[in-house]
Amino acid sequence: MKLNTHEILLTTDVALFTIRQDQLRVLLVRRVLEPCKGLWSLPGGFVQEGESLADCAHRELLEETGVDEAYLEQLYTFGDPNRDPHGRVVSVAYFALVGSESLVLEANTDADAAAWFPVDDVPDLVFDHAEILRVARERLSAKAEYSTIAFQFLAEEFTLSQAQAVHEAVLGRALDKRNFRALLKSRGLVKGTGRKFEDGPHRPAELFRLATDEPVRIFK
Amino acid sequence: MKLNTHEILLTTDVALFTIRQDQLRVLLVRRVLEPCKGLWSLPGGFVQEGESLADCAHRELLEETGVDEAYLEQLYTFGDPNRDPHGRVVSVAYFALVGSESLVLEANTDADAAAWFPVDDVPDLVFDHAEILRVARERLSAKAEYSTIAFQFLAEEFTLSQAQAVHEAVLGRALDKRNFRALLKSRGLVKGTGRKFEDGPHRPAELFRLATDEPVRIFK
DNA sequence: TTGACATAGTGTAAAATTTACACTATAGTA
DNA sequence: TACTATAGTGTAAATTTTACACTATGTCAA
Repeated sequence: MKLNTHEILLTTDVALFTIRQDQLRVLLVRRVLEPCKGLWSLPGGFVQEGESLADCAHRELLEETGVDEAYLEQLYTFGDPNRDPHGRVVSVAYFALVGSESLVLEANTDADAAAWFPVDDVPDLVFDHAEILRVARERLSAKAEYSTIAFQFLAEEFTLSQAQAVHEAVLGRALDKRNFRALLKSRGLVKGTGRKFEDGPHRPAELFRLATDEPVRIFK
Repeated sequence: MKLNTHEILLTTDVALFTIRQDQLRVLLVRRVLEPCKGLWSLPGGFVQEGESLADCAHRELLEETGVDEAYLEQLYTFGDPNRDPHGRVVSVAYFALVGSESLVLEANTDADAAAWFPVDDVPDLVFDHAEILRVARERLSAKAEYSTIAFQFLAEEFTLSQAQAVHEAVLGRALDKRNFRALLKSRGLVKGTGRKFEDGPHRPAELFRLATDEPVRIFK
């Protein structure tokens, strides 16, 4: 943990999102390292020798949150000389998306060491992490308008109502059910499996999956 | 110029674009430093202590090409451990846009040290600079579809035909004159000055300018 | 068994946007 | 004054987007 003031240190920080209770949430961790120990921050850490940036982001996610499989995308690099008052640290920020089912989370971490916060109700964050989170939200909701990125929050098979709920949470606005479905159909984004999803005392919904293998498909 | 293999070095590289002869062109420089000396590359160099990333990109542009005022936007950070065979160098890439009038260029640099290449006809580049250039082109033409970014290639006052030519060069396809103008008008992107631009034996064109001060306005 | 409940699933008309397309206007110059 | 070169202008068709409400099908309880 060298903090030699004569070199530039490189970290990755990750805004990991999920949907819980139809809310877009971000995972925050309490810092265990001394600078600002105990404060909430995005998970992240120093890039190692021989490690790619994405590998680093992935590793930090696994180590700090127990999340292994997640959609990961580079966001922006934050390099203001004063962003970290303890030294010159440049952060390559990523954002990541996981479904609400892959939530081992509490297993790999201390009880109080990590938690999902609704993106609109987040505690004070260290350094410029609030800004990183802001940019990440912006990018995520922008991409949800013209790509299949938000389907990363869903399991491989999902109902159209689940898909709509996820998009509403990401976009922060209600969508019209028929228009939403018409768009998926006209763009050929999903295909029905014959199977049904039964939950509760009502008509079961058909299960769908993405029409292609690409994790994120751009349309429009 | 330390190449200590035990630390990660940070550089910025810049894809600087302009329009010349109705072609989108990128500025390349011959490397003067030893790794790959003499090969063509994007202008760039090491981030200094106390220098922000954008400042570094701007400084490198000025030092290596003489270009002072340019629209500058962060593109992506390239950090593959093997991207530079001489050491661990992470590059925060930027792209930049200048108008064809601000071309002091040859003044500040050696004759043969820098040149504008049509983006479709570029020599072999060092490291992953070809990839950086590819991503930069992609981002630029994507943004030209839904923002006023391409107006950065024009002087403060411009004719609508000039604006159209610049967009055609960036997008790589012909545009319809009436539709192009109707769009500018319906979005309220430009406003006419009363002035005329006379060039050659034909009807003079009215000069326009962007309707707002923001360098790049997102619409759609 | 049947009715109440909860969610799934479906179509159409109006409005807005995008596209395709061709002629007149105005300057310089021979 | 007529030829040339570019500037400038409108409309109809096609497409896309939006707004909107009822029927279908399952569970459960009376």
